Formats: sequence, C-alpha cells, structure tokens
Amino acid sequence: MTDRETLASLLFPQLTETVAELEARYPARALPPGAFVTRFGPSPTGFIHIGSLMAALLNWKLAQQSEGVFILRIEDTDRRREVEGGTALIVRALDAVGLTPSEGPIPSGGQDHRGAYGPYLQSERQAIYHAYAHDFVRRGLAYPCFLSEQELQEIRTEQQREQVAIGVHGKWARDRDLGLDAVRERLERGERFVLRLRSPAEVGDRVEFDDRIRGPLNLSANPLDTVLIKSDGFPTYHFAHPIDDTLMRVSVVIRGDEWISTTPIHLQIFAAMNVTPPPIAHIAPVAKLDGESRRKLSKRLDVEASMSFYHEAGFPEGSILEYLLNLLDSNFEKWRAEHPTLPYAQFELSLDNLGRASSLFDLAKLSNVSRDVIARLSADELHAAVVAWAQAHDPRFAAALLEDPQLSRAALDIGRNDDPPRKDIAQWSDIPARYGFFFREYFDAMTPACYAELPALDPDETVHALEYFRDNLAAMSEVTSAEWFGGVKTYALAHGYAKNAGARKKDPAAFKGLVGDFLMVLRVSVTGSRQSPDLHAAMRILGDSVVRARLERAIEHVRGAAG
RNA sequence: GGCCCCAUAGUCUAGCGGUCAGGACGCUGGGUUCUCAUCCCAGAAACCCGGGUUCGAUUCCCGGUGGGGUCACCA
Repeated sequence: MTDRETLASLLFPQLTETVAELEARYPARALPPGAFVTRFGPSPTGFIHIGSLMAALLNWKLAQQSEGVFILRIEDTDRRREVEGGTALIVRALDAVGLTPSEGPIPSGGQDHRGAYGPYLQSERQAIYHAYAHDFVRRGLAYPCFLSEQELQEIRTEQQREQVAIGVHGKWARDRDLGLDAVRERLERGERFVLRLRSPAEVGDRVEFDDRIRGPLNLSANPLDTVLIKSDGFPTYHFAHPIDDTLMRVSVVIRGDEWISTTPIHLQIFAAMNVTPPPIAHIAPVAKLDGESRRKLSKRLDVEASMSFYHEAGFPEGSILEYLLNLLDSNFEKWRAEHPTLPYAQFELSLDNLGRASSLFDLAKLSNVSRDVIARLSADELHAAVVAWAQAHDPRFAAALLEDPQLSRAALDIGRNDDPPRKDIAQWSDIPARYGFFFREYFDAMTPACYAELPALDPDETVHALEYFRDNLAAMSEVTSAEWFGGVKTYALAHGYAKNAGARKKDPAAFKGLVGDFLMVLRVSVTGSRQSPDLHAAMRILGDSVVRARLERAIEHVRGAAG
C-alpha cells in the first residue's frame, strides 16, 4: 500500500464501494435518441424562488418533450440552511404545478425515492462522495487541509495587503504536502480537516468553455485549492455536482448564470474524474427594477421572488408556467396565438431560443396571460380552483362559494362559453369584488352605499323602472338574453328614453334619460355595482325571489330618499 | 478592485450588413356591446456612446459607459 493509499483510507475509512463499482452500478441510460436527462437541484430552504421555478420548468420541459428523464435532486449539504419540511415543500410544489419529476424523492420523504439512480437527497449520498474523495486522495489530486478559520482569515488579510488572488493557493497552500505521519498526528489530536482539490492551475491561467447557450467563453482558470469535502464530511456544491451529474447520467446541466464564474472549478473536477462534462447551459435570472437599476429578485427583499406570492394572489399554476415559458422562449407567444387551446406542454421549446440577459418580472403581462389561461379552464376546473384558493386565502369567500356550490359554479361560468369567452379574471383574488353580489352576505354589505351609483334620473322614474323590472320578472326566464335586452330596450324607447347620447343631444328636454340609464337602475339594484357580468344570466342564477327582494329594497330606498 | 456576463420602445422580444427596425404586454384614441371584461381598428413609443471595417452598420471588430454576476468549509 502506498502512502497515498494509506492516507486515503485514514481520511475516509468507511469506504463501501469504489469509484469503478459506482460507475458500473449507475450505467448509461437506455433512452430514445435525442432524449435529455435533466435535473433540478434546489436546496430545502423552505422557499421556492420564482427563478428556481423557471429553471425547474425548463429542465422539465426539455425532458418531457424529448421523452427523457427529469430528476429532482435535493441539494441539502448545508445543514445550517436547511429548513424542516423543506424537501416535502419542494416535492409538493412541483407536483402541484405539474412538473412532476420522473426520478427523485417522493412525498413521504426519508429513504423513499422514485428512480434507479438515487439516492436523490445529497445528504444520503455521503458514501458516494467519500468514494470519490478517497479516489482523489489516492491519486494525489486532493489533500486534507487543517487550516483553521482564523488562519484562513489571516491569509486573506495578507493577500489583500499584497493584492494577490485571495484563497488557498501557492505558498498559502501550507498543507498541500503534509506527510502521512503529520496527518495522522493531527487526526489523533482530534483536529478537523477539509479536503481540498490540488488545483492544477496557476493564477493567471485561462480556460475555454463552450456554454450551451452563450457559446465559447474564455474564463480565468481556477488556481485555488477549492474545498471538496467540508469539515462536517459533507461535500461542497462544486464536488457534488460533477459526481452526481455523472452518476445520474445527466445529459445537460441547466443552472443560473451565477455559476459561470465557478464553472472552471467544476471542469477541473470533471477532468480529475476522467469524465467528459455534459453540456452546460447558464440561464439569466429573473430581475426587478430597483430605482434606476435592475437586480436579481431577492428572497429577503422582494415578496414577488417567492412562488408562494403568486399562489396567494391567486394566479393559477398554468398562468405562472405559461408566463415563464414566455420569458424562456419568445416563440411560445407565437405558438400560443396559433394554438389557442392546446396545453402548453405541447409547445416545443428550444435551448437555442433562450435569452442571455436577465428579464424583469412583468405583473401586467402575467395578468394578460392569466386571463387567457383562466378563460380556457372548464367550469368545473375553474370552480374547484377558486374554492381551493379561497379555502387557503379567503375563508369568508370560501364559505360563500360553498354555501350553494351550484350557484357559485353557475355564477363563475357566465359568459365563459361565449365567443370570444369572457375574460374578466386574471387572478382569483379578483373574484370576490366582482362576483360577491351573488352571495347574500356580500350583497348586504354593499347596501345601501351602492345606491349612490344609481343613474341620475328623477326618483319617480327610477321607481318606475324598478317596478317595471319587478313586474316582468317571470317572463324573463322564457327568453334569451338578447331577446330580453331587446324587449327592455323597446320598452324604454317607447317610454321617453333616448337610444344614445347622440340622440338625446338633439333635443335634451324630450328625454328622461338614456336606455342605458334605464338598465343601469336594474344593474345597480341587483348587483350593487355599475359593472357586472351579463345581467340576464346573473338574474336567472340568483332566482326570481332574490331579485324581487333586491328590487323592493331599492324601491324602498329611493322612495325613502325622495320622501 | 480582479475576472466574467449582458445591452433594440416602459416591459418581454424578432432581427443574424441594405428592413418604412417586426410582434406581444402596457399606454392613448376610436369602433362593437345593456355596464364591465372581451373583441376589432388606429396611434405614440426603441437600436447606450465613440471609434474603426465596409459603398453601406442596429447587425462585425475595438474602446468606453451603464447594469448585472462572482470572488466562502452557501448553494
């Protein structure tokens, strides 16, 4: 046994499998030609960034459209940042938006995984990382380093003063050639170590790298002895990523562009593993405008950075995803216009169309996309989604919706089968204000203040109009909406109302008001607002007795105010 | 500060040497409609700056400027 072999076993004694055995255990995948194996690797911090969701969507889409594999890998190697239930949150969230991984942890958590290339929690892959660590040490590519935090700080200070690259390199890499005995002695003293890469590069070296979406990049090579294994035994991202993506047979790495500058480290590790790295695509982050400048959406500063913000606001999953698809590939919009009713999953996204610059999140655009997505939902889907949202975020409205599900379903369905369909809802939170009048509790709360919205007619005329509608209620159910409106119009025209403002202008004294005013009396009295969905439909859903009561209430109010 | 990335209307973008610089959202005006939301029509609105290369640059090259990222035992 050589000294290096001894050292490797001293450092990583509980070796269960060799690198060669591992590589054999996770063989190349049998997939159709052109199939992508992609992966989404969030940390379980209890928070899903909208940019992460975009990355997840892109990874999922590429795998889905190529009949490949979409892997969820939980990157939980930093125990300080880990949040209780963080993994479950991610698994559930992906499932809820329909980006279900083909491989990864399943909701029950723990050791349960779906797929043969796991485990899919990095915290459960310790033996794998240590096998590679052992192999690196054995081959002299990595070494244990005992530098304390304080010593590191001193080095940093010195380097700052000398204006040289900061980090463990050159003469500062003191433990690079520690002898076997010295290591053994420190270990026996109970000193903790980190495993560092013996960087093959010098300060000033360059490295070429072909980014899948940015093309050739010329970067500084990594001259630092980067930490591979932390003193708690967990790997750093830099070490885990090349190992996991190799063993999981990932065929394209898609990640945020904040990783560009550390790519040279990963390239060194791939090279040390004797593995050709997969293509790597760096995507731009989602940003927001902060004063004059834009910056990446921040978890700490911006509520809209979190996926939960959009859920609370009541944007359906499909809207969020379609909007993100828009940001990822501008051809989506064209496709959507050509295929208004197809599910977004049928759109073929291309890595070649991805933008390189960060994009600003545009709530107005999201709303626009969302109105169309919602208009496409079936009545049952719509009702179920609204109820689910209200139960979580607006219990009072949920109670109203569920008091008479038939009624609330019918109310939400008004105009949705028209051509083109009614598109008044961008987010669920829009609904209580617009559709609340269907529910007694909400309507009661609108009176009597809403009567101020009544058109400025003579009170007697207002009462006359209300009585006309009250007395003709029964006939309403026998005609279509258009016929009913036609009848009302004819009546109003015959009773001193002008067709429109133009007609009245010619002889103002001749008219009591406009036909529109005549109808507005009804609208305000029944819906409590000057704006509402189709009145005929709304009244039929409310039912004669409710409408009659509302009309009586309005009559009483107008008489009271006049008298 | 070093290194890197990015740069077309307010926003998302198309463009890949010669275009009236195209589309979408938003905005403004008009039309349809019982109101609102739609839908239809019209309009305002952009190539960061300076040098090259070229007969000709939004496009190619260089240099600025601006913005962003990154320089950890975080990912």
